[in-house]
Amino acid sequence: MRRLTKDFYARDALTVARELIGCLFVHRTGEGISAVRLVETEAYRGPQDPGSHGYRGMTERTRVMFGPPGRLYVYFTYGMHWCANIVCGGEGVCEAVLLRAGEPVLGIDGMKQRRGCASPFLLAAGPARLAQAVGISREDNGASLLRGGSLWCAADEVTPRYGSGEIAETIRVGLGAGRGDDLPWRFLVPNNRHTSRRR
DNA sequence: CAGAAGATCTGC
DNA sequence: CAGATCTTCTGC
Repeated sequence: MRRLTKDFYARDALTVARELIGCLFVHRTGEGISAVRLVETEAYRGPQDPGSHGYRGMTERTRVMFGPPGRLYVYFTYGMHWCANIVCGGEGVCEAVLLRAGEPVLGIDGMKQRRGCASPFLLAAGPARLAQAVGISREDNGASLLRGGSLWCAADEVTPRYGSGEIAETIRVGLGAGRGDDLPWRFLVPNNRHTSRRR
């Protein structure tokens, strides 16, 4: 298992979002290690993206997204949910990848506990579910995914099986009209049961 | 300073 | 399908 480095994240969010599919997202806490295999991501691209929180420039909330790549941008929404993004691009560039869904791999008992839910297909199928499953919230905003931290992404021998030209690209979820809702910046593993918005 | 919308999820 | 629930931003 190979921890992804700063060079990986220091590219545009579209590339990173695509290449994160099949990678592991890992969080080590006092309770143990939790990990999901990412099966769905979305790219958000700052000033060129009306759907991005950073579209109108830096604010207190979006400060982390304008900083160096390889950090976590965590935001709160709908009065009760936390969602996790990975900051991409160069320093000063507002780009990020929203972690939308994953397949539980490690620490599944802890995920069930945190989520208050038993079905493996509802543990991390959605950005707020994923964040809750791996124990991400306010205090993780700005945390580094780079060497030494307790939070990271990794590639392993299984990762390539999720990519290799079979990744689907669709429009993003949950954006209002005119807010970049027509851009194909969502990446997912087709027919994977752990993605969000299945039907 | 007030109002509205929000990168969502759950239960009815 | 509507309610939960509160932060952030915008406009007045």
